[in-house]
Amino acid sequence: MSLDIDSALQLRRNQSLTSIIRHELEQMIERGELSAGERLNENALAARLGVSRGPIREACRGLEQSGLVNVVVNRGVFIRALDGREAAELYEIRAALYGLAGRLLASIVTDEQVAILSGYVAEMDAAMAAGDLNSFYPGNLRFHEAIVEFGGNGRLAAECAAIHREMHLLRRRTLDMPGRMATSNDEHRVILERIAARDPAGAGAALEEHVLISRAALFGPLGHYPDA
Amino acid sequence: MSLDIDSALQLRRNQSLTSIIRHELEQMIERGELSAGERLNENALAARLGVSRGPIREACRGLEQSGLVNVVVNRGVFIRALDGREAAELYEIRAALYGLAGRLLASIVTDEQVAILSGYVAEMDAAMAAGDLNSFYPGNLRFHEAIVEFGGNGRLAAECAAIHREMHLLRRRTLDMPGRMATSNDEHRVILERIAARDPAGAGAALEEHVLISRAALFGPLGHYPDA
DNA sequence: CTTTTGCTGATTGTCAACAGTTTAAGATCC
DNA sequence: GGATCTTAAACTGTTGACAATCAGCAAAAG
Repeated sequence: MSLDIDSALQLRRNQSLTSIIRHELEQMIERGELSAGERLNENALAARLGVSRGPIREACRGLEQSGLVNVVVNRGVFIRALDGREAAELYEIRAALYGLAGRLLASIVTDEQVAILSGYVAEMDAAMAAGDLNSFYPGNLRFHEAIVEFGGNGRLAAECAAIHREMHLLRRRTLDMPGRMATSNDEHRVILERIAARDPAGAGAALEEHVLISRAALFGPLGHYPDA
Repeated sequence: MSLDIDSALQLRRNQSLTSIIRHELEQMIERGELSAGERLNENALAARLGVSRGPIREACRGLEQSGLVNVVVNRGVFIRALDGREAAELYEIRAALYGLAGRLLASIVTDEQVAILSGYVAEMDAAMAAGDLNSFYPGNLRFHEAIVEFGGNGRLAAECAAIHREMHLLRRRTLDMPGRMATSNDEHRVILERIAARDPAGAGAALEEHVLISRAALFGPLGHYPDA
């Protein structure tokens, strides 16, 4: 029972109003309740959350630094809008980081971890067979998260998570299009294969390509940037 | 002359006290005036800078998100201390990002850019010949900055700059050891060569290796992490 | 002598109010 | 009718004050 108390205290310890609000805003952005370009009204937010403007402002300065909002002096904070060029740049970086993750993981992966990853792929297969995009997405997410987690570079994992959060700022919300489910999972299978084979270069290349293909799919067959 | 006024207004426009203070603190960390683990006293800082605690706190929340400080509830903000493991992780990420920068640049580099990079290498050669570490360092910095800038991915450049700032949190301050000057510039020459040859894969690999060698040099011949 | 308990000063977390700027509506002029 | 100036409301930037919490020290208990 002391575990509950401990964890509760631990939570209370690291959570000021500022951090709670920042987390809440992050989730609102992730859920799409705050759309790109929208302005945050400090007074309204303060009233709605039952706190004063101080913690709100501090939370916003944190969000600014992590790229989720823009702050314009004397005008307010705006949910950042990712244009095509910025999204393309982000995908490029993401590809490089996933390539690194793949190389790292393939050189230290355990059999248990391979089994877990394999389970995610199976989940996605099932979702695909059922044509259920809503259950495909979380499997996809956990597959990618697990790869960077298992890679052992904690900072890399944090960086990938931050980039993923930032991707939600893209106006075109379909991060993975329905039509790509099948081919995407084929790519997952190749990635898994090469990780299981302890082939760092191969796994890295497969992951890198996987991300770059997503980017191409997002930007359409022509590959040009929208509104850039 | 309107340029002066404009730029002054532009500065005033985008600069609240918060952003000025954040920038000031970043520079203090970079100059080593604030050493790792040290605690920031809000009252003292506010008094010294002639402002109230509000902007100071907002600036610190920004620094927290960019990883330069740790904030502990009810105890204050502490200059973050990078232990060996975290530094190693950061070098790994940095290597991957520079690899990407090299591949990007080699595929789009202009002759003028090659000339500029070549100039930096020459500067470093001169500094090396004079045994002047103090003039080697800025050349080195500009060489690396230029590579990511010329690569055309603005976000990548920002990310590399952020990582570079964060590296200053390492307790062992010699980011590039004197003994490495000669071999380091040899590596620079190889990098430049491959960029000039429009060889993306080669340039990327050379840059990646360059960073990983720096990491190895920092951690000593044994390659183990200090205090990790 | 060691440990615990209860203060005291200092410091952080939060709030409410004031000052300056922006925005937008209304009035005025062409 | 449309454009421009005026003015007031709304909002952000900043400040100072108050409440809550923490570190350190002294006194008391074992």
